[in-house]
Amino acid sequence: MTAFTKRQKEIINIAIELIAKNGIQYLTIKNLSQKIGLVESAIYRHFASKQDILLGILSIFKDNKEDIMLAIQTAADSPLQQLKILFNKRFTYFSNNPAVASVIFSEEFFRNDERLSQVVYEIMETNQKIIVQIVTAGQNANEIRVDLPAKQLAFIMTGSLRLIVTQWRLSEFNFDLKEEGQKIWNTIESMVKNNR
Amino acid sequence: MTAFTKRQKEIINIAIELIAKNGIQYLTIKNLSQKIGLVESAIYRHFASKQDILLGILSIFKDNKEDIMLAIQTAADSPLQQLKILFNKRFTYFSNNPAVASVIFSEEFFRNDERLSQVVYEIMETNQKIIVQIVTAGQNANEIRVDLPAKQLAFIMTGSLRLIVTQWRLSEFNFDLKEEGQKIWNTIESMVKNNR
DNA sequence: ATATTGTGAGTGAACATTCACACTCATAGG
DNA sequence: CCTATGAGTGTGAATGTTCACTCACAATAT
Repeated sequence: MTAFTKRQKEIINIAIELIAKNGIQYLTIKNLSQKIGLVESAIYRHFASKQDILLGILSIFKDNKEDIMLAIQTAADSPLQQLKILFNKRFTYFSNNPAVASVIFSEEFFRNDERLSQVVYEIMETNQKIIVQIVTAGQNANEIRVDLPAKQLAFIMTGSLRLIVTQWRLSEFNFDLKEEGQKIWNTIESMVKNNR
Repeated sequence: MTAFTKRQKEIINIAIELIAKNGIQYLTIKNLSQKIGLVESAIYRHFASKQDILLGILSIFKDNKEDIMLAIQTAADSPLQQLKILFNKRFTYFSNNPAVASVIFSEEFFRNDERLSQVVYEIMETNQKIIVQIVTAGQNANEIRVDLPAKQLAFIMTGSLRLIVTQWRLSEFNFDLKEEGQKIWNTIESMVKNNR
């Protein structure tokens, strides 16, 4: 959406690195400026506030999400295939950008910040809607069990996705997220698949 | 485990209240002492550090968890019944103690605190083990599908539980956790149940 | 009279943010 | 071609706030 200058992108990327390595609490203007090789106040030449930096991180995630959606829609596979791709791409993205996961899942941290928590909430919401939509399509195509509400199936999928990412973060990224995520998806798939 | 004095219990309870109302970031010694009607330094007559207060909250949760486990084992129902009771009791507990959920799910917040994150991790771990155990029993009793690994089924259950609690917290507790949790459980149950 | 609990003032650290000042450069006017 | 202007960017010092925690002293209770 918003166009970022070169420096702004640099700041966002280093912020992402810092969060990935040490958690969101470690993202301070001081640490950020030191890592970039500037003085603290210089950061404010590029962002009005720390909040805006975090919003910048989230906007990058939003862009990626839209890319994923496009990729899925053009790959006109079956709904179950689409979901598989969706989860897969998400895991890949988090693998390459662990900090984004840290930011996305830091709702508690943003609780006192109206703006940030709203954006995070929106991302969660949109995400959920997309999955519900695909699940519903799968039910209509008789590919997914119809005796269970799409909303709840989507919910269970999202919950599992989130938990595996959380555990991966807490383990300091010491297992292959894509691999483990794939396994979880396979299990979910065989639970929701319509056996004729 | 540890025996708390009257005042210590009072402090823990008020800390829980504060967290429930405004999130874990709102738990400061100042807010805590004001709400109790003491002066900040007085808190340190009862706890050596803020960390110890948080550990106190977690220890209370541990006690409750043990109670739940006992209740389940004595209620010698079928594994699926046991899981239903387990989830139900947990939802009830969180409904009555919203702050505990906030603390339990604040892994990111504790990331820079070795001790706290370890305790939270242990709780998560133990929890997972218990569910795996019951699921395995259910598979042995031919009540739960055997074509899916118990570990992953347990994982999906935990993920769903966590997500519903998280959403409930983020919505400022504006839906009935027990009711919605029950629905989720029913969906999970019909997915994992062995149809003959 | 002694241990327990409470008080008030204070300390030092971390933090986001501000501000006056300085440097760099691209470009418009002479 | 030179130079004046001004926008963009960087600097160093400072500000004000919040926070956990300490300590000498006082009240209270057993």
